[in-house]
Amino acid sequence: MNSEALKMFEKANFKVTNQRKAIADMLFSSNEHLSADEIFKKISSIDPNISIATVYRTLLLFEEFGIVKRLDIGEGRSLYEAAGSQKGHHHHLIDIESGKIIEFYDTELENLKKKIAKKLGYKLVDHRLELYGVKIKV
Amino acid sequence: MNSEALKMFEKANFKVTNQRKAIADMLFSSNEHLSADEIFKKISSIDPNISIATVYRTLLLFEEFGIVKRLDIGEGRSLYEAAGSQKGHHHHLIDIESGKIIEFYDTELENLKKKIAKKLGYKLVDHRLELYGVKIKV
DNA sequence: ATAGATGCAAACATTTTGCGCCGAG
DNA sequence: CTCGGCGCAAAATGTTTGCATCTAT
Repeated sequence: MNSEALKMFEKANFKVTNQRKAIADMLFSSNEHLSADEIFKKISSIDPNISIATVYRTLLLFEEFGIVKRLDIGEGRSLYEAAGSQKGHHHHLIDIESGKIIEFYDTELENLKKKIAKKLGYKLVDHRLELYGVKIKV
Repeated sequence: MNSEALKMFEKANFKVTNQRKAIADMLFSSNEHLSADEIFKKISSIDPNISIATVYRTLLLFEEFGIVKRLDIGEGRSLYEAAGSQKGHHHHLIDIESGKIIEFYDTELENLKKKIAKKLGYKLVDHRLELYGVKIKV
């Protein structure tokens, strides 16, 4: 587990178990968005005794802790990514042909969202935006 | 069932069953976003024999047919709304205190989405946007 | 008459939970 | 030593499907 997350953990009196280490390592060393099941399967090949329940419990804990970010991709499925401080707020563009997820951030979009909410009489608390596209042939 | 949808149906050789009429009526007469289960429960009080399977099959059919629009609200849940021709493309702002869903459309946003996709080398095929907010006190 | 639609129950996929055992602190 | 965390299996949730029967056309 990266030292930053480890420090946070210890400070909050969480036990640093091998399972938690493995899950955190997996997320922090990967640039991909992983499903609970993918994480489970990958860790299983190292530690065949890990349970999918532990993966879910840990991901939930990590999410509440702000260590991990959950991306609800619809149809009841979620992907997870490390929410390292180096990586700020962003959105996802999903390549519907390859399934590849491209991250992006757009200031104009951020401002526009707030503006729209305000116009409707609301203060923006959260939001969800995903674009689905096909690569433009060059 | 409203006559427009009925016409489309007949033209495509779909059987206009009582179940389909009931589901279409429910959606076309409601301004709300309904879940499959809500539709099922409401129709059950009139026709206690309807099956949830029929509701799902019909909603899927209606969706493919463009009669109904599915709103994936995350965590594996979906809501449905009539996609009458009078009601164009729009997004949803969800009031996290009351659960109320406010529909909106914003030209600037539509253009911006396309622009972002293009900048990333993609042609926008679909997208999902939801805002979550709290009412501004007046 | 007949293809397509239905109800039922079982299957699904993903996630959550109850419980007794285990191991990090 | 002592809770908190674990694995396991069962449950929960929302949705889909196989199959025998029924019905709109």
